[in-house]
Amino acid sequence: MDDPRKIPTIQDVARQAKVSAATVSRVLSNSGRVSEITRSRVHAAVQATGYTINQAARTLRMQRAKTILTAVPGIGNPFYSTVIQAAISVATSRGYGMLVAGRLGDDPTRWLMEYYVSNRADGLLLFDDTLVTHTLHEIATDDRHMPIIASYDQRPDPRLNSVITDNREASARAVQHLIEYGHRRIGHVAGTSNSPFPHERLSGYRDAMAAAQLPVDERFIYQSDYTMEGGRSGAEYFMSLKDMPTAIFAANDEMAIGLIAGFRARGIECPRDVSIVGFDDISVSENYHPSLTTVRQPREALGRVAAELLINILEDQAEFSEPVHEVLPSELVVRESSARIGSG
Amino acid sequence: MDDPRKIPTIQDVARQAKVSAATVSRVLSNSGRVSEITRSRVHAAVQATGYTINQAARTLRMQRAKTILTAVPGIGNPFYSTVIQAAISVATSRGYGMLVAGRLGDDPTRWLMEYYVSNRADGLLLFDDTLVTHTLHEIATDDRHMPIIASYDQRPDPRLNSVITDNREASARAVQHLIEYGHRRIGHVAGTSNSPFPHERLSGYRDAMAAAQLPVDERFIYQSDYTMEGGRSGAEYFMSLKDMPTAIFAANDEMAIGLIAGFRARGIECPRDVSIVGFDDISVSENYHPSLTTVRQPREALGRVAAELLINILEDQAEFSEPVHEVLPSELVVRESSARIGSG
DNA sequence: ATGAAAGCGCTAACAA
DNA sequence: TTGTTAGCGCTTTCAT
Repeated sequence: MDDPRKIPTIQDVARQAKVSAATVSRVLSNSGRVSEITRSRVHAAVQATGYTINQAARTLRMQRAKTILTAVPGIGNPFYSTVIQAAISVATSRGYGMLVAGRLGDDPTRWLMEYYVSNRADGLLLFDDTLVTHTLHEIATDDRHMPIIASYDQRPDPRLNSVITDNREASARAVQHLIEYGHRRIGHVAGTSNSPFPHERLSGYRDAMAAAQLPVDERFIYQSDYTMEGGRSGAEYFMSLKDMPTAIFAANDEMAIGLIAGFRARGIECPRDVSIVGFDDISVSENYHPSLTTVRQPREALGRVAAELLINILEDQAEFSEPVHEVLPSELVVRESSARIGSG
Repeated sequence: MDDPRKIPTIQDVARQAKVSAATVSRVLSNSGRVSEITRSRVHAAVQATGYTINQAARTLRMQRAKTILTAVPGIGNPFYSTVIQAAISVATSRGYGMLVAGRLGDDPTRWLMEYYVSNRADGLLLFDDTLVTHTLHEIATDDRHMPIIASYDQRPDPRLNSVITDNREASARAVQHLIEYGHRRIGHVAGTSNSPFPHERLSGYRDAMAAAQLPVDERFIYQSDYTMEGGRSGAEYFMSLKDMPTAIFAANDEMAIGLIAGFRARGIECPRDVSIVGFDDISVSENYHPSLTTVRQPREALGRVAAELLINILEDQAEFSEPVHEVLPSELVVRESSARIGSG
C-alpha cells in the first residue's frame, strides 16, 4: 500500500482526499461543478501521492489518444527538424504527445491508418511527400475520418487540409530576381515530384519566364533528386551543353551547393561565370562560399500552424467540415551567389 | 453492427470466428496452445473484419505501452535526424512506437519521468545532452526504474546504460593527423559541455598533444557553442592572437565551417594559411570548399544499437542488472581542409 | 484446447 | 455538489 514502487492511481488520490474517484476526475479535468474546499483537498492529495494520470486508461475510456502522428521525409532532412520542433512544442503545450511514424510494408495508407485505428494517434501531420499516393486521400475520406494536415512542397490534394508555403510564387520571385539581374538564359534543377502535377517550384520557374516573355529551353531543365550529389550531376549536365545558361534556379539549397561545387571542380566559378539561386535557406547557406541567394521559408511557423490547426480540428471536429488551406509567405534572401550578368 | 464506421474489436473477431475473445487473443499473441483449425478460423476472421488491436486497451491491461520516448537536441540538428531515423526503423520493426519528448517546465527529470509514470512510454532514448543534470540519474535509479539509454558526446553517468562513439579517441586521432602533417601550434574550438567533466573531444585534443609531447597553450582553446556563428567568432578570436595556430581542431563541422568562413572573410585561406579539422561529417562537409577533413561517426549504427539495446532491456529486464556501455568506432576522413604545414 | 469472468484505471450517465 | 455504477477492449487466471 505504501510501496513506493507502486504508481498511484486515481483511487489512491480519492482515498487520500476522502472523496470519490469521480470527483478527482472532475477536478483534474475541470469538468462539472466541484466545491472550492474539495477541489483544494484533491489538489493536496495529488501533491501528496505524486499522482499522474494514466494515459492508457484515459485513452481507452475516451477513445482519444491525445497523440499526434507525424510522417517525415526519410533521410536526415535538416529542413524538417525545425518544422517538427515547432510542431512538438505546440503539441506538448496543448497536452498532446508526438509520435513519429516508421515505415512498415509498402502501403502507406494502411500503416498510417493503423496508428489511428489502433487508438495510438488521433490525427496525422503529413510532411513526407513521398507518401503522396493516389490512395492517400482515402485516409481522409475513409469512413473513420482520420484528420490529416498535409504540409509539403507539392500541390496537396484539395480534399486534405493543408498548411504550405507559397512555393510557386516564391520560386517565381527567385527567377524574376535573376531576370532583373539581366539573365535571359536561365536553367532550372528540379527535384523529384511524387504527385501527378508538376512540382510547384518548376511551375514557378515557368511562370516567371512566361511573365518576362522569355522562352523556356527544355534542355535547361535538369531533373534531379534534392541531393548535393544530384546538384553535381546537374553541373556536369549543364557544362555538356554548348550554350550553358548564365543562371540557374535550383529547387533546393543542397542541389544549389552541389551545382556550385560541381562547377568549381571544372573551373566555372559562381557567381563570376554563373549565378545560382537555391531554395530553403538551410543553415549552411549563409556560410557557404559564395553565400547562397535563396528562398527562406517560415519553417517554425509551418510546424506551429500545422500543429495548431490539427489540434483545433481534433478538439472541435464539427467546426471544420470543409478542408482548410493555409498558405504561408516565403522570403527571397539575396546573397553572393547571384550577380548581375556580365559583372564577373 | 455492420456500420463501417465502427472500429472492430476483438469481440467482433471472436463472434465472426465463432470462438471466444480469449482464443482470439491467444492466436494474436502466439501464447497458449490453439488448434490449427481454430487458428486459421481466427486469422480469416481478422482478415474479414479488418481488425487492428486496440493499443490503449492492451497498454492498460499489460502495463506496457510498447512505446519508446526520445529526447533530442533542440535546434534542427541534422546530425541526429539520421540517428533517430535508424532508431525509429528498429522500433517500428519490433512493434514499438516512437514518441518525441517536448519540453514542459524546467525540470527535465520530472517531465521525462511523467511519460513513463503515465504509461505513455516504457523507456527513454536520451540523445539530448543539454538534459544531463545531476538529477538525471535519479530517473534510472528511481524506484520505478524507467530504463534509459544515454547516447551523447559527453561522458555519460556510469549508472546509465550508454551507447556512444569513441569521441575521445577519435578526437585524438584527428589531432594526431594534424601533428603528422607537421603542425605544432594547434588550436581547439570546444563545444558547450553540460556535464561536470570536460568535453570528451577536448580531452582527446589534450591526449594527442600530450602524446606528442607538445605543450598546450590555453589561449589556443576557444570555448564556443557548436554553431557556425560560433565558429566565425572563433576565427576572430584566433586572428586577434599575435601567434595564430597553424591548425585548428573544431569540435564539430558547423564550427569548422564557421571558422573557415570567418578566416576567409579576413583573407586567411584554408588550408593555405591554416588547416582545419571538424567532427561529425555532416552532409555539406564533403561539398564545402574546401572539403572538410573530419571525423565520421557511425550515426546509423548509433541509433540502431541504442534502440535495440533499449528494447532488449524492456523485453528482458532481468538479464540486464548491470548498466551496459557500448562504444562504437568513428573514422577519420581526410579531405582538403587539412594540409601539410608550409605546403600553402 | 477453449470459454467464462475478472479487472487494468479511467470518465460519464445517472442518482442522490 | 458528490457518489455509485457501468464499461471502454484487452489479457489472463481459473475452470472445464
